Amino acid sequence: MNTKNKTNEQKELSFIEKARRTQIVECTIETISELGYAQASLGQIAKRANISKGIISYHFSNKEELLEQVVMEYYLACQSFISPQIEAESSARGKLIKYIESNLNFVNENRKHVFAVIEIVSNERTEDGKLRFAAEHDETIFLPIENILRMGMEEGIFREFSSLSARVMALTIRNAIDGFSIELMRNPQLRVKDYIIELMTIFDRATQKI
Amino acid sequence: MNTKNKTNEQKELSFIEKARRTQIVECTIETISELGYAQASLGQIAKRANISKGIISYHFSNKEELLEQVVMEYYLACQSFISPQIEAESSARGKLIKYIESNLNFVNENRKHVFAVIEIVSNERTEDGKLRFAAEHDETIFLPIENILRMGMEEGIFREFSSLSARVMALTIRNAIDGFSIELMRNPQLRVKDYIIELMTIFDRATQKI
Amino acid sequence: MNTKNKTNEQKELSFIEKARRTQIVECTIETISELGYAQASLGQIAKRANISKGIISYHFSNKEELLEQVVMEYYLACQSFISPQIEAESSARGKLIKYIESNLNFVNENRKHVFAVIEIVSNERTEDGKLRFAAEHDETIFLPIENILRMGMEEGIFREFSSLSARVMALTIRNAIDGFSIELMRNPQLRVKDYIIELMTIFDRATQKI
Amino acid sequence: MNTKNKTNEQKELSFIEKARRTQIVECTIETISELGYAQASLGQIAKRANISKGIISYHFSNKEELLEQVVMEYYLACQSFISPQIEAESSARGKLIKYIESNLNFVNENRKHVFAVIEIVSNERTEDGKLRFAAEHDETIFLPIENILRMGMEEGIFREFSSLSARVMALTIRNAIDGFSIELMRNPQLRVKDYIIELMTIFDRATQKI
DNA sequence: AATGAATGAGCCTTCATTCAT
DNA sequence: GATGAATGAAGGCTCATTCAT
Repeated sequence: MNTKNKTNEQKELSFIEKARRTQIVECTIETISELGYAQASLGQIAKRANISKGIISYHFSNKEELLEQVVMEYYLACQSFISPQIEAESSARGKLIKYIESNLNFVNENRKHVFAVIEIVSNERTEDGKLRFAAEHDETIFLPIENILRMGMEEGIFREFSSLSARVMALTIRNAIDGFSIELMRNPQLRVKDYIIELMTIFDRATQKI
Repeated sequence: MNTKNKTNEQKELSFIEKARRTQIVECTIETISELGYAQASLGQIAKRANISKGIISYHFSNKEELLEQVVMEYYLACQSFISPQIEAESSARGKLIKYIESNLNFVNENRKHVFAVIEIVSNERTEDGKLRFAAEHDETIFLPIENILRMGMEEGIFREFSSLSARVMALTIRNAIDGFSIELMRNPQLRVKDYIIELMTIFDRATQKI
Repeated sequence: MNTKNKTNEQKELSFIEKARRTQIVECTIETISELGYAQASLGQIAKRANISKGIISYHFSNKEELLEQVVMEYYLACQSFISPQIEAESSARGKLIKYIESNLNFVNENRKHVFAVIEIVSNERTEDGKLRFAAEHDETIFLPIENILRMGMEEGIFREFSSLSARVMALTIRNAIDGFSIELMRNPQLRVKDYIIELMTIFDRATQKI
Repeated sequence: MNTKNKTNEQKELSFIEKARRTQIVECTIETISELGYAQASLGQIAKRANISKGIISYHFSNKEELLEQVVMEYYLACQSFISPQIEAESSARGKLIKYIESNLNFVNENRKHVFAVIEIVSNERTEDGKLRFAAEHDETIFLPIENILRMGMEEGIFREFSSLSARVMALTIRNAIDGFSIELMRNPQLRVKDYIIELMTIFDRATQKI
């Protein structure tokens, strides 16, 4: 198949195809979240899906493409979950708190997927040894937070942030969120709600004027 | 050799032995920090050390043991760098700030080693797929921070922390520190000093009463 | 379908069937001549024909059978192109020259097909590793040339040929013709006419008395 | 090992290494000559050598490098066998005859190796689909023959050759030689001596003035 | 008549590990 | 102490073939 030409897929055929791709993507998430990036071979994934190895290659031209799909689906799902909630807030402070809360809620409701994406993003490399997903990360991920910080400064409710300290704050928030995901895998019976409240508190305090 | 039975080794042998192990450990750090956990094969490490692959197996019974050594040396070095600085502080607030500052300074001065340890700790797994170094983490790593928080509460200068929220704070601080290391690898010309000050500020604010 | 039992097929089906087979055979020729024997997978052939892989298996019970078809069609086309021209010549010398000329003209006008056949004949093997088409070669291919040589000897215009030296001459002529095809693929803007004249000259001289 | 730095190999170590490489090269020749290029997988070669597949990769960085070695050794052996014999001849006619004779003798004495090289040269392709060894071929192979033809023209004993007809003659001679190799594989009990004499006769006649 | 989906074997390669020297 | 040689398993991928629809 090698779904390179994704335009104009027929409905019925596309259905089975889509179902398989979905299944494979889900098993990939399952496998990575359970065994980690390094152990998640196509063989392992196929075994978990009860299909032959070859069929994965049939639906995805590459292991690379498969992992990319896992990451992309995460981005889309995450954004469509989070964006409306942030936009619904009018104040910068509200937006920041909501950013943290909605992200953590998303993580909580998509534990395995988020964890798998972290594994992929921090391990998958190009042929020349560089992290494949590192580049896109920076601006896509940090800018939204920095924008909120800037907005809060203009509103006069956040303390002063230089461009560096805004970046540090953005990084620290992201690290807290990703770290939550990792902790959640290690310790699934975590009291999520309280955890979320605590993180909201931390960063609310960290950004307030005086 | 298989350095499991380390008792009663002759002095001379021990010296060469030590030198080799040190060399191998250093090249492992170099390799992992440059290529990442997954690409750091014994072959790559040996090539970097200009030695044969076999010699690594001679000095370390396992790849596992080698990586363990990398992690252990980090813990020892880190603790002996940090502990005195914290103990020199008398107040909880001073200790917390110093904890962050000294950790970040250690990271800055041992970038590759710290990064390699993060790679190892977050990737190395046992045969059954569980993270090998996850277990030790908890008490060794988080307790010191939690102790400082408790102390600050008793002093009446930190806000109230439940045992959960202390753990969340400890986690968030560790995530910030480890995240600093990762950012430092991605972006080596980072303005370290300002970054450190900013992180100190964040967590100082996050812990203050009111 | 499995066109092993070709007897008593309905007319209409046979028509579509024929068209498909022709199309597939042509795309096979195209593919092999462009990518070579080893790279000419059914997938590649199907892609070039804009059909599914399965349909090839539907019309040909085997890849083997498909390649056989390519070879067979070549033999038929070649013979029906060449035979009349040779038979039109009365003298042995005329026949020999015509054999070479008409063969080379056929090659020139059917470059890809001839090249594909050479690729197949020299690569396609049975399970036990023997060249599949080697056997048929001998008598079908060499005999006609040897017959002309014998005729020329009887006429007294060719030099003496033992049965071995007739075979060598036949082989050499075939090698020259097949080599022409290969050269033509490597170097499509070859000055064909002059090349043909030159080869005719070579073998005319090589067979003359004194 | 990956023998990229072939300079300054120690004697003793180099010995085993050399022996293995030689053994592997020989088994490769054996395998290709018996099963053909397409069937000659590393697995087949290893089986024939009674060694593990991995060891071939240990001594050769690539299958590509292994095949290149087979080809290179042929070129060196062939040239050192043939060149002196041709240089020993003073006349162009003598050189041409000797060229053919010595080449055929070399083929006869190195049947499998020569056949394997033909298989490799006509099948091994680069990633972009072009024959890997085609380029070097032309000038390295044809020029020597063309030089002899030119020399014979200047001596006044060969007939006139345009640059095209010289190339055609060179091609035809090479095709005759390579074809001899193929015929020899198909038919090992060929009467070699007579075959050689016959080919010498053919091309002697084909080049003579009138 | 045709298709896409699926399989299973085989391919080249990498790797941790073992071992004789 | 150290090395190069060797193994065997596993990895990602390709392919001819089969089959339900």
